[in-house]
Amino acid sequence: MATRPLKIILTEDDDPIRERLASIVGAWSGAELCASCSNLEETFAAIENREIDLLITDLRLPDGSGIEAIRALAGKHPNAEAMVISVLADERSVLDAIEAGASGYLLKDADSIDLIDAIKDVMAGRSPISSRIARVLVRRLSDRKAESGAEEIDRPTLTTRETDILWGIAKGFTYGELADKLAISRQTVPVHIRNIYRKLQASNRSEAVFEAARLGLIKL
Amino acid sequence: MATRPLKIILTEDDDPIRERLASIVGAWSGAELCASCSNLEETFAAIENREIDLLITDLRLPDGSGIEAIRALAGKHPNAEAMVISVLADERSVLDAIEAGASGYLLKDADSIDLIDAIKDVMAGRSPISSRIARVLVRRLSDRKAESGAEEIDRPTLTTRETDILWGIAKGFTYGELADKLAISRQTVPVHIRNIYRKLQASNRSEAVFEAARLGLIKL
DNA sequence: GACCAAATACCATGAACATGGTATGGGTGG
DNA sequence: CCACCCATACCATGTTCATGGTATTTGGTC
Repeated sequence: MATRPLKIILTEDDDPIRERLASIVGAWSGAELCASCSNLEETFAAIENREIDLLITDLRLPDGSGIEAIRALAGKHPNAEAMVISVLADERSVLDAIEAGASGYLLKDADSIDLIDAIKDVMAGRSPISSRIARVLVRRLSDRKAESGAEEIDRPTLTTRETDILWGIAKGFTYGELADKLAISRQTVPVHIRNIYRKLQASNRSEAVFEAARLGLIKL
Repeated sequence: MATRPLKIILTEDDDPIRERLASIVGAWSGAELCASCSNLEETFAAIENREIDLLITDLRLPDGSGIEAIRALAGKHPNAEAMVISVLADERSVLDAIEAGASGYLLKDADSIDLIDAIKDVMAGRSPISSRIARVLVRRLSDRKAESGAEEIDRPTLTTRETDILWGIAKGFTYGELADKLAISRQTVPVHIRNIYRKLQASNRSEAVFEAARLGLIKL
């Protein structure tokens, strides 16, 4: 990291704030401010033209969202990092920014942002995130787990043979083909299938496949 | 929050560290240190007996994981908060802690943890999280989005009638039942089914259901 | 602990019967 | 032209019933 200055793009539509951030970055010897943009258009141009290590961007811009800038950056410079500095703290903005590829997210109201520390963090593979923003991520992840854990469906247990057969009928094999593949008699196949029906409370092949898919017994 | 002191449980097996943290909390007028525990057993007892606002816990304890303490807290005091202070930064530990209900997660190696700030943060509904830990959450969320957005499959178009029929065979209806439900002739049903087979490149009911489920044409 | 019988679960088979799949026709309306 | 509808008929396939073999587990006795 200390080998060469970090090439940084800064995007922020509010002039005083942008100049303040720019002066902080400019005063640091570890960084080189490639572009200081006040809207999306300038940012796109900066992304197209230069080698970039880091994009620091606001979200609400006069001609669109900073998230689009992050997406453009990810497309053009996959190894570059992106960090958001915004007043927005709603779930939609935060999650969309993360999805687009942002690794850091600082709230503007944070008292005296330590920008250089944040830049060092994000370039070292960490994620500087304001505690209010982090709560959005935490809630999202704990909710996810909660809901996926809430589906307490007691799925019936199928024997290995039954699983083989089930996979076969999902693939559309006939009794004969199935018997061939499993090296058993053509007459044995239906017996397993019958047991499958009982366990899945189905009464024919298609219903069994449907239930199996619903219960996650076969991978689609 | 300023009305009454926060009732806090502190769990940390390393004596010097625990005493240092305890002294920090003790020196703050806004908190009351209800219990200072060095293992899981003591923590469980403290959770059972008292009113609690916040649990601050290490993860690696001599008799188990602090995550179990968090789960116990969530069961007994649903409105209480939990915060982790640990050296562990692996994905498993972090996500399990979040899932269990932790709202904050500080790395022990953080230079001079500002514990009081972190406590204020977590009790104000924010999530104080070290940047290295935050990266785990960010990666998790962006990966999720990436994989769910990657499914770009061009699924065939079914007519309304065909969709009806498809749903019917997934439910295991026979030709006759299907004809009855849709008020059409029993002989017409196979025609639609045949068209479905063509579009889905299937050759029988079960394979059609399987393909339809895989393509997301029927909701499980 | 060693032994054996009963119970259980899984796998297998053949024959009789019901259903599904396919190939023919053709007809209506947008 | 396409989506939808109806009809007849043949044959392959799926479904059910009745039955037996094998391995593992259970529980009791010596």
